[in-house]
Amino acid sequence: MHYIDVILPIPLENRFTYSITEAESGFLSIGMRVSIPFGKSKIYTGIVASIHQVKPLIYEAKQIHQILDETPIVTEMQLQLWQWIAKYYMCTEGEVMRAALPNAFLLESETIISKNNAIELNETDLKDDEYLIYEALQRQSSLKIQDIANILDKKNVLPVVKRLVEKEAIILNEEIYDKYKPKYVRYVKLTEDYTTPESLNQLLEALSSRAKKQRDVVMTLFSISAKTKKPVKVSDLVAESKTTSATVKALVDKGILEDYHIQTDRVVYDGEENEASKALNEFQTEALQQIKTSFKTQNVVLLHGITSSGKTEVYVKLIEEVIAKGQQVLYLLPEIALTTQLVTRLQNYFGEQVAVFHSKYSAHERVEVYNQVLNNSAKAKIVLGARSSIFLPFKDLGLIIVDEEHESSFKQFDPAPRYHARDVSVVLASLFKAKTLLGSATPSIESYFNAQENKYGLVEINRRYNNVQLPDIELVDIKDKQKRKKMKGHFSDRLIEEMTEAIADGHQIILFQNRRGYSPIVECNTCGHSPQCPNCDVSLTYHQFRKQLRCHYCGYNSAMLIKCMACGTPGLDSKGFGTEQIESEVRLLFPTLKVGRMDLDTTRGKFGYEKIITAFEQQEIDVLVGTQMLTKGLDFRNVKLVGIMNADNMLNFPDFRAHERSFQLMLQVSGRAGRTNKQGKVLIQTYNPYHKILQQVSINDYAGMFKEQLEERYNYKYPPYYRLIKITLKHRDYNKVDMAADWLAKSLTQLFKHNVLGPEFPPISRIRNQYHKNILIKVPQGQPLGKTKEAIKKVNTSFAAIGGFKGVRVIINVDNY
DNA sequence: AGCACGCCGACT
DNA sequence: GTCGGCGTGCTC
Repeated sequence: MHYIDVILPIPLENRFTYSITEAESGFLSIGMRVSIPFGKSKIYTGIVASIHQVKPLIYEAKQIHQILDETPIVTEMQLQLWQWIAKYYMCTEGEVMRAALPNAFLLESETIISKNNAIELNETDLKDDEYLIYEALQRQSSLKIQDIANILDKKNVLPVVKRLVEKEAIILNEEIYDKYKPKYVRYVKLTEDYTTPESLNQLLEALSSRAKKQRDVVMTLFSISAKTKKPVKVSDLVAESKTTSATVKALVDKGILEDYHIQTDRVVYDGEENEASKALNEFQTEALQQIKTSFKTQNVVLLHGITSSGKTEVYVKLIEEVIAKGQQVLYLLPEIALTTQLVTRLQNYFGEQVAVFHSKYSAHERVEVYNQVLNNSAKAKIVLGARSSIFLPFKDLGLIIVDEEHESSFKQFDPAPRYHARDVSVVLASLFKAKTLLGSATPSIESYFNAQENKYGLVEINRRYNNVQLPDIELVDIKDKQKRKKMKGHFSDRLIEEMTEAIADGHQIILFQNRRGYSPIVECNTCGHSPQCPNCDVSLTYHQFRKQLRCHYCGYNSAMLIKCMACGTPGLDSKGFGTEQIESEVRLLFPTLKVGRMDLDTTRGKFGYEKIITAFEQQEIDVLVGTQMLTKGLDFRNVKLVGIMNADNMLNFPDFRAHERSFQLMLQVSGRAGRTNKQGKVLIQTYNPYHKILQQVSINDYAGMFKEQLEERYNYKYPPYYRLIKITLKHRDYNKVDMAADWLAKSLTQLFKHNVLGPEFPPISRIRNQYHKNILIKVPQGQPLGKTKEAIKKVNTSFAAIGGFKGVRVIINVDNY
């Protein structure tokens, strides 16, 4: 007997064993998809992880349902990576599988209900709701569960369906359908009969007397195929000959033309021929040389190049060398940076060898890129993608570039696997014996530390491209300005002066405020009451644009209040400010300027970012107000001034990384100023200009920041000296989470002593009606990570067995960067 | 995660 | 008295 172990896309620890026939065992190989029955009625897609002949001892293995692939769609390398991720990030292989495969690969069954024609049924035996369904089936051949729910207008319809099955009125089928449908394009050609010149002449003559239009179409078909020497698309033919598809159809019906379909890719690059990559300047050349030298002894190199130093050109040279060897390159970027200029830039160099992969792509588009990578196709030699592209089925990977390496968005937070794409990249590259290049203007403390410790190579570029000067950064003390009445709204006199000057010179301005909406708190003037979210433990943010109060955690919203809910007095005040308020203040201060806003609210929709970015590039917008979105890899030529409206709220954020993050954020935004010839200007408004981070930002002192932060990390036992594992417990019932967390923390403390912090309610203890409580485990350098995780798992298992804590969700987040 | 089986309140 | 709520336990 033959068996296979499959991985299923569900959060269960085990692989599942199914039996297969002799014939199937000859056909199947590791990495293929199979559909398998699971539980009483479900059919799932599983990945074959091993094939063997070991009969399971304690249960009877079920037969598989179907083989879904002819060749593996998952490589053995991927399976290894999945296993590593599951182990390292403490989740199941199934969860990794779910994240790794395009959704269209994961077929699930759907119950299809149809009438049982074999049985003559007495309709009076049926109850009202049963009859409704039975009657609907007289008219329609089949129904889905959802349809039935609609007919009966209730959500739990399974009992009714069950009764009907018992009465043999209906039959159930599990239907699986392929979600991926290849896209076909229709082409036409002349039929065989008219391939000789004589027959063709006869045809044209015949047509010119009776059907002029059709003759034109045939003539056009000639001219197009003569010009392009390629198959002719129906759509092109119709457009070119200025007819309708009806004329073409008539010709097809007559047997003169023949149509056929060719499968095409949805994602096509239709740009110009490749342009040669730019020559590097001396600093870039030097850096490139150093990287190559470093790669001889190191697998990972950190490229620390200040903003606008031209890191991309260096990457391009490296990529050229790797693809010349026929190998694949993975270029990772934060999601937002992907929607913009960089993609175009790389496509200009590498043309259709570049494939892009990110979450805004449709399921179909993702399958196509996945398959191209799997086939090591020439169309996907370079994959430009967001964090999830580490899951693509690379065949021969030569290099991974992680650009903007410090970005926290490389860490996935919510569904498991909670992986960090940068760290997984290093593992992925090592599986291929490939190299990893991390790039950033403001490297993360971890990576820079690794470079200092000689775990990574380190290469630095300290000059901006074309020798443009770094922007001049000025700190503005708004406490002092307020005292002297030099503030207009949230604008200091200095900021207004600089804005006036920049505009006078025809330059553009970016204003940065790390908070969206109009104001984060609304407060009653009389009683001090402020409206709270009913589902979360936060104040509602006022959004002026929609005249709404909104919760940024659960999406709850209500109309803006006219009077206080508690005391009924009109007159509500707002505290704090967000991008909307800045936008409207700019309008008041500079009525002639065109103001744009870029935050989550204005960039919804597929082309949200592009619209705003293009408008700003085309200089249709003078002042762009935005949140951190502005920092990611945007390159605006004409920006002279950047204003950071308030540096304090990010500095005071309760997180050990707040200072590092603020430094990175401010330097990145500053980098948007003066990217060509003229020196840019950055104004940072703060209540505390003597804050050391602000001082370091103002003189671009990365080394100083690094040294100081590292010391703090050492003193307070944080990464890179200690590893962190954060455990979050969630439940609707406050007391239940409280007790559960206490129990878990106590058990963990027995193992890890003082390295367990908490349990502690986070600053926002309730989100979407779920109470949260956190436990933080610090793992010192000498302590083996694998053992630690095993111990945590064990504790977690005993925890799950306690009846009183049923329903409490435990979320484990490894390397909570 | 689903989904079935099983035990207690609001309706015919 | 049933219908249907969701609390527990299993899935090769």
